[in-house]
Amino acid sequence: MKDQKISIAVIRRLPRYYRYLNILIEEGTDRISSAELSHRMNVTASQIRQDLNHFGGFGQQGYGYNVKYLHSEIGKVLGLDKGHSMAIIGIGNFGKALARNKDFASNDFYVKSMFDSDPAVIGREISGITVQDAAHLVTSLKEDPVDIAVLTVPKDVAAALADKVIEAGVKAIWNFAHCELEVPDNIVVENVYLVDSLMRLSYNDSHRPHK
Amino acid sequence: MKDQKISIAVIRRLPRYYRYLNILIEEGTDRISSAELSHRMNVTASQIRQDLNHFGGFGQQGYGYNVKYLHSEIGKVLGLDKGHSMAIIGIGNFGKALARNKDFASNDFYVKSMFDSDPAVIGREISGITVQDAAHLVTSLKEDPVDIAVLTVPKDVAAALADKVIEAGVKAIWNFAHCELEVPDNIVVENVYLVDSLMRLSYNDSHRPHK
DNA sequence: TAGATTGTTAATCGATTAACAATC
DNA sequence: TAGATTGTTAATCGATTAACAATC
Repeated sequence: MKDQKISIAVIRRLPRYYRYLNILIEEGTDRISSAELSHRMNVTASQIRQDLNHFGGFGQQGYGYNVKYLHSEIGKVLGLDKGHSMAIIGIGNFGKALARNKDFASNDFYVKSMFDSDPAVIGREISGITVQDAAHLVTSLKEDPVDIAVLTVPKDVAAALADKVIEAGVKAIWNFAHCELEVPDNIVVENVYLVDSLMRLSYNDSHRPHK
Repeated sequence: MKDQKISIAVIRRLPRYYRYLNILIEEGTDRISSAELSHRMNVTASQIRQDLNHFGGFGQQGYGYNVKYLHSEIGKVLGLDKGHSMAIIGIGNFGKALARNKDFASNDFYVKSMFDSDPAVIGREISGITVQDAAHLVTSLKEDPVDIAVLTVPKDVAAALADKVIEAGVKAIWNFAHCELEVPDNIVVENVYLVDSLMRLSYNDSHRPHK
């Protein structure tokens, strides 16, 4: 696929549009103007039209946007029109929670395999999937590849495991370890830094108005 | 506390500075210049100096920054110099994972109470804390207040529970439900939308260079 | 003191908003 | 057709970067 140069700010807003359009579908709304949507989402109508036009003219003058069509088009832009298989690396509290989560499946992200290095965990079955020995990570992922590796491991082993999944051919990493991974150009990483999130909450809490 | 008008972009970068300074402390580095740090963090030295000067002159001309001092000052800015008590609302997979997580405690965020509405869960003990009946949420939190309410509940009940914790006097909400909460001006909310994160990963994966 | 590096002002760049012509 | 609303260009605003005087 081509056209890079779309700013990160635009991309960050896409899932939010997608979410609001989903709500509109559930409400049974067929069409919406950028003005109405902007009112609902608390952004400017200009921003909505600018954002959407990075990806194509999804609206119609005098009419607005067809909700279902726009939802589906944004879904395609986000790559949600095809399923994504995931391997969870590290079956601790978070790994388990992600494995059991139902929200991801509804967007066609499904867990295909799970790995851990703890003998007490290897062989256990979670959500119908048997946890494999992380020692066989590379060979196993080469045999049975996944789209996404989910790293839910302590930060001191995250870099080494990232290298291994890349060796096995994984191109996308969802990193929950509290460290930054160095990866080749053609590998994408999305970090979930919960501690950072908590710190922002702490900041906003201590700088809350009239405190 | 005063001085608002500090941009959200700056605040988002603070935890990252904090993290890097922590690494430098572990490495035993005493001082660092904005140029060195910028090189390490892959940002401009200008940005670092601008960001830090929003909060005070933490450096010294000709010398740079004292790593420990800067770390501690950013900690204060983030409000990490005081402990934060948390109540976890919703003891599902995620609630449990957060309750058992050790990373938060190391930054002085500790779980004080837990609530659920499922009779099978109420009364159970997790990490030494007994899960209380969510029916008593408001009275219990009024008696034994917390700084932060962690919402790990399905999205259809999140809004109602947010109202309840606000009624009980909670001022800060860490929201894991996949919906946007409407709260009064003086309440702060930090959202963790894992599905959005996964969608960004999906976007970047499908628009990966030379795919 | 001379050298280094900050704090801060000025210049640039990019993102957001406003305006309006195109068009359904 | 007339009215509405988009797609898109132009104007504004804010954030990032560069430059440099202040100073340790």
